[in-house]
Amino acid sequence: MANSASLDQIPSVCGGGGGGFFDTPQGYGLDMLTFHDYGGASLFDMLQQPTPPQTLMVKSAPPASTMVETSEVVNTPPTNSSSLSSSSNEPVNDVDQENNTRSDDDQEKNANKQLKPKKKNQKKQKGPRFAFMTKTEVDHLDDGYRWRKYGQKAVKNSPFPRSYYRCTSVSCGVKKRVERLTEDPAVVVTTYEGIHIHPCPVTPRGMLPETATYGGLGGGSSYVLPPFHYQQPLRPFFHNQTNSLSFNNTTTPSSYSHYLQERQSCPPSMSSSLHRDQGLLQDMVSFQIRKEEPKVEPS
DNA sequence: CGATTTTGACCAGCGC
DNA sequence: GCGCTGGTCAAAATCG
Repeated sequence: MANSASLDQIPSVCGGGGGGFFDTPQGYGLDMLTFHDYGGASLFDMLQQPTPPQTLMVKSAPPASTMVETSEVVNTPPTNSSSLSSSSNEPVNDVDQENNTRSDDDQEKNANKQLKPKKKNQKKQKGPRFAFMTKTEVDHLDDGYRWRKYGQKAVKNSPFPRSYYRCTSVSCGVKKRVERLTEDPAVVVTTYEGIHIHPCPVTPRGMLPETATYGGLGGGSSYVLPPFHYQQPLRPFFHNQTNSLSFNNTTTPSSYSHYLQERQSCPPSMSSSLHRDQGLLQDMVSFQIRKEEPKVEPS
């Protein structure tokens, strides 16, 4: 964890983030990606900041392979419940499936240690993915959970390696990937995959239990901070490539609308960060410009 | 000494 | 079928 950012290590506040639906730079099919200027707030803070009501979207065509993976995940009809205890909740099922495959795999490993058995269906059972783009010097952002790095891989067309982390909590199969943009090394893309099924062990603000109410940015009202907002199941959301930037409310996933509604009911102190988010559209545009660039040349 | 990171190897999926 | 690539494993190294 030598390269992890805690709140205290972050320079002064200079912005929040914008919300939108994207594919990640490498083109994973994502449920949602938001961009944040990691100027002063911890990732923990950013997770609480309201996303602008106007959903900023960059239309693009994700690669087929990742589209398939994500589609398989989200094809499960989203339920109206965001409860983690719901047996019909797709993310929970997904986590359970992953855990089951993991236990089975562990047994196999004990039996044939030399064969290094792999999870055959693993790629088809990924949880909802949720990515943050953050401008930060550090690679591994402190989000309140404890992560264990289990791999690092050089990715094609990028000079920066991609790091793989797994939640250290037993039975929690949440993973995250961290990589830097080739075009803007200051931008780190953190992709979360799966749902935490346990309370947040710590918060950057100082060991608050995750279920406790948490004073927002203004310190006024408080509200319960969910482990991650992406606990709300997100519907698939794909577009043809038009290289255009557009506002679109009509195609906002219903669950995401609900998410926005909840956000809009945040205390007034949150409104300021909402404006801050909108003020960061320039950053979003730069990302869009990047998306307009022709897809990476074959190497 | 336990937890975490590093890193090379292995495996699966996909395109050609 | 083969090669490329992404994702994961696991032993060794490192850290606190």
